[in-house]
Amino acid sequence: MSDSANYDVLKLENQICFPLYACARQVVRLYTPYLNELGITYTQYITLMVLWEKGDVPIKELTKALYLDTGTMTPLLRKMEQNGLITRTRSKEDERVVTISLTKEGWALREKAVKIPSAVSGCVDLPAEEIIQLYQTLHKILKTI
Amino acid sequence: MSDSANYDVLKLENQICFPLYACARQVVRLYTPYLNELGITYTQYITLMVLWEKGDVPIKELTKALYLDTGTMTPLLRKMEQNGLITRTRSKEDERVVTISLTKEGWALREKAVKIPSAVSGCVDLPAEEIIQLYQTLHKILKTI
DNA sequence: AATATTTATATTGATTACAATATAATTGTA
DNA sequence: TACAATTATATTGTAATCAATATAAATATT
Repeated sequence: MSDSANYDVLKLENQICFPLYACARQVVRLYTPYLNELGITYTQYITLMVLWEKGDVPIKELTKALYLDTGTMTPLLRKMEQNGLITRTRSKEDERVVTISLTKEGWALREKAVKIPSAVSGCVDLPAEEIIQLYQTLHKILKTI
Repeated sequence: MSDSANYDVLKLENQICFPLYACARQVVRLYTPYLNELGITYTQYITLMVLWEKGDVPIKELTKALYLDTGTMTPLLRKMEQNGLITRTRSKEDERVVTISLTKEGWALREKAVKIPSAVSGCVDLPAEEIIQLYQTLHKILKTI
């Protein structure tokens, strides 16, 4: 085996992490113009998704669902509170817990957001089967990590 | 169709962007302990990959290969220069171009880095076929975006 | 009950990320 | 040659990301 062959594992084209990393950023970027219209960021968008679906949610559950750190979550929620999308309520039963709830404005955004998924999916042109396979593989990885 | 059905497209579990986004972050996080030992970050790591493979590379080519903005690249390269991994040389032929080269320390890191891919891939336990399929799908998306 | 451990959230610090804009050099064109 | 358009890099501003640490409440243990 030649010396250069030893280093092939360090070629960008031989990484699986890199296309994952690059692809994720590029796909998130596709959402930006649509999210700008709603005055929200991508991270706020997925946070809203959890809230739209589940209603009042403790911060802990948000961080778990989104795989985010509290160091990311706290300022994000502060911003969303400032923008009138959510409220924070400290739980009576357990004073450590802070529950996030949607305001009227937060709920109202749902009507506009509902058009986004189809608008964006039009930009990624893949056979349905391949999308499903991708979805399943990614979730498998998320489970094992 | 019920009202709630309308909103199913906004469920986190029905997104393809979300597992992509979450998975990318989690996988990058797997590298952190290994990269910490080398005193580099993930973004520095993939930058080094390009340099290890291609030698002297203009900034423009780096941003293209890594899908990164100059606003990300500039401070990243400044940091790597401070840490003695790279040098910047303004091109004589075209004064706009700055070429990045590895220092001895930058080259030396390659010896240690070569162990990382196998160490990390052990953490993601998927059939080779599925990895290949994932790789191909991600690159397809990157091409079309 | 007193103390230790765990849990939920917040804070700090360093880096990453990108849109928008600026600057300077090169190239194209009238 | 002048001037416009393009190109390569840098800067500014805002937000995201996470590790490490802190704080306070709840739970477990002695």
